[in-house]
Amino acid sequence: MTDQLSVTTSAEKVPSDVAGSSSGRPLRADAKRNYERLLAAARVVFAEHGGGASMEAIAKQAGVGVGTLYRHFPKRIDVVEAVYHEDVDELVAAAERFVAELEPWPALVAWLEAFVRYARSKRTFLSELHEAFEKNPELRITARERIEGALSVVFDRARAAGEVRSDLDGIDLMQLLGSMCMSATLTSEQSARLLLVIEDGLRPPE
Amino acid sequence: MTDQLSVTTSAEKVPSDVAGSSSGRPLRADAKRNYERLLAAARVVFAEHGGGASMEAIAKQAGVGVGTLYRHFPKRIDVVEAVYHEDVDELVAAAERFVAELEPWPALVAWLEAFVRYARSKRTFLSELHEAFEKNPELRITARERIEGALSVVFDRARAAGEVRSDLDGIDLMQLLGSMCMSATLTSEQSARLLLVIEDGLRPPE
Amino acid sequence: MTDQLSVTTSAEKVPSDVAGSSSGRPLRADAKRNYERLLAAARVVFAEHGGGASMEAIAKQAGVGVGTLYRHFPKRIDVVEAVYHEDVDELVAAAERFVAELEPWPALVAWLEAFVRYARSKRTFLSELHEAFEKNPELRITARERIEGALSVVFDRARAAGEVRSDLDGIDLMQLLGSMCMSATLTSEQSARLLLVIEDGLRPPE
Amino acid sequence: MTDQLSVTTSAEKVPSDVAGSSSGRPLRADAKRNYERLLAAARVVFAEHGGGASMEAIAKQAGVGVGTLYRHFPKRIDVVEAVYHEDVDELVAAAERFVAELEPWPALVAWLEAFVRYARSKRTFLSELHEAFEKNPELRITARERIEGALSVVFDRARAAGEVRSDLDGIDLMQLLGSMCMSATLTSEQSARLLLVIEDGLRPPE
DNA sequence: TATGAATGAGTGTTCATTCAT
DNA sequence: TATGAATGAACACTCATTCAT
Repeated sequence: MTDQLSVTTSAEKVPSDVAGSSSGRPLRADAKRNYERLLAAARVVFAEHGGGASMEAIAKQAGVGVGTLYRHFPKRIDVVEAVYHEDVDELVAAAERFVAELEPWPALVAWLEAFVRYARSKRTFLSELHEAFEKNPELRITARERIEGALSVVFDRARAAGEVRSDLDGIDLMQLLGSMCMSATLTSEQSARLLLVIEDGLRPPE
Repeated sequence: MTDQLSVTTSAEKVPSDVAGSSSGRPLRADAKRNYERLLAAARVVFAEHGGGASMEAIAKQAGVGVGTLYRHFPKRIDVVEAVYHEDVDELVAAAERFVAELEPWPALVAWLEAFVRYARSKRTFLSELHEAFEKNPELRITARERIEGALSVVFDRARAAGEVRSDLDGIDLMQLLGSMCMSATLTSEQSARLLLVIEDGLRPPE
Repeated sequence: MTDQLSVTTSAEKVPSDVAGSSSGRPLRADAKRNYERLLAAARVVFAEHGGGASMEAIAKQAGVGVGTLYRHFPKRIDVVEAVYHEDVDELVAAAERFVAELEPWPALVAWLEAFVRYARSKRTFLSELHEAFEKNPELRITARERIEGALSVVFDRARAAGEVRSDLDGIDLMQLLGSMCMSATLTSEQSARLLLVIEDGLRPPE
Repeated sequence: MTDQLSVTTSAEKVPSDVAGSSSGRPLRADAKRNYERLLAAARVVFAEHGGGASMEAIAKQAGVGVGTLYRHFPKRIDVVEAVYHEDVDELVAAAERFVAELEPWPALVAWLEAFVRYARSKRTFLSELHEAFEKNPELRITARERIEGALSVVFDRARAAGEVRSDLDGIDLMQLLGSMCMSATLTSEQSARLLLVIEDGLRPPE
């Protein structure tokens, strides 16, 4: 079931040049570093000031000029899209990792926690994401497919191992969790508590 | 059961009878009319252009100058807060109304539908609301209490009448519904369909 | 021939409210003042820094904030268009004035001088005007018609009075003059001198 | 008559043989090729996007990095100046060529056509050229002298051959033509037609 | 030496907020 | 008191120019 994992990490989205070590051009070492630094900065700034944060703020947080930000992300929306894309990547990669390293049930629990983090991050720039989805509807679809793929890996594995009640659909679970996190009134502690409840509810009747 | 309703309508929120010089309150009528017109306009504009809509747009939609808008709402955030407050009012008033006019189960169904409308409206200006909550944490708490109060009226009544399975908590239900509506990917039709499913699920086992 | 003048001054283009003296609203006294001040400022700034001058510079020259500039001219191109429009107005008004006040030949001479001023001003923001023409082709056509109308008034009058050689077309003359002024290498003195030559050439063979 | 040509081609403008270390000039070839490629690119880009085109666009069109562009032209204005200079060169060279290869009248006609091309190109970056003239007034003067030199070669030759009316000054003709092309309202077809008319007008009275 | 990534001042434009009318 | 004109800080985005590689 693990080998079902065809999911890819978005590492390739980064203007690659990954290989270069000794031979030709070490060229874009800093460019790549900046790309990643910018994404991290965007995440920080979005978390702090909401999805409406200014490009200037993101650039400053990354310690670069706006121009650099714009070189990597020609339009504001491209930043949103990239952050979201990376979030999804991380979620997918987490599934791979947990399946490889953990037993079925702990892997599922760990991934659900990762999913809650993802969903809460999404809430931060909900309206911006909305806009991105409108301009690029494929994004929404691809993201959903990838996440559902990741989910099915950890969820089906746990169910096959008899760790999850058999009358439960993974997608429904995710829908529930995801929307739960969207609530504007939900604090971080609350979501942790709710997650525990849900996890309990997943176990098969003894 | 109706008398359990301690909830108040936000009418009092209108800058109340301060000025009234000598006679009755002929000026007051204008002011109140404007206040309501402005809120209605804000609602329309928010729905149309998102929570980031401009004050100018709201004033124009209301058919008044910005100055008038600012007389009633000194800061932009006050508009958001007032719209939200009124949404909550409406939800509370709806509970009163449905309880007075309908049988327990239909009343609950009608109210859940109202709640979905409320939640979907909230999604429109989620980030603005977030800001409002930060500036005025009481708002969040009060709103939650009032809504939970309204819910308990219709929900407990239905449960007492044996129309709802007894192993269900109203708050949980609301949390579920509310967050469901936040989903960035949820269309209006989808939410209607989901609501039907949920309603079915509420019935006590035959 | 004078009564042929159906030409209008663009005064009406200004958000009028001209009449208001005592009765209703003196309201836009300052608004109108600003509109005119802004146009004058734009003319000054364009002359000084070329047609590419910044909106900020224009606003500062007018002694107002950018916002005010944008209230009157929502887009940069609107400034260009308005300046040009006013230039044309002035040219047309000059024709009326000279015909009313001067003898046929002096009127023609005076108008040709005005025309040279107009053409030289046009040179300042040639490419901006190009853009304006592309977005609003009517502008070019209307302007040409109005100018040709003005020309025909002064020119035909002079010709009818026997002050101009009869084998000459007014339009050709204007085309010549106009394009002459476009030359990037033409100084103000040169154009004055050339104008004299041309004026001589206009006289009928003795 | 050809030997009257003291005009020089701007080839010398290329950063001349300074570096040359020991052998011939194999490095030089590259540099010169780049220089010319850049100018050609600038011409293309200016024609396409107007005189305000970006350095980046020019470099890309030339197939080099901006750095290389800046090696040859330290400032943006240097590109404008160089393009203009080369235009003038071409005009001068054309005079030489036509005089060497064609009969007096066809040579004049051919050169006038070249001149119209030159003038129309100039219109593209009029304001940039203005700036260049201000920073380097000599440019304007030199250019005029060189062009007038070229003109006199073809024009005087044609007049001496009795192919052109003797009461006509070459400079005036050029001024007329040149400014004609500046008109913002003049299309390419119009200018071609007008040129034909002018050519007819040049012939001596039969 | 060629490249193109980084820079940051500058541009057009918007909009919450203030204030003269 | 209602109006909407004025304000200016802020924003997204561009581009000439510099500089590390």
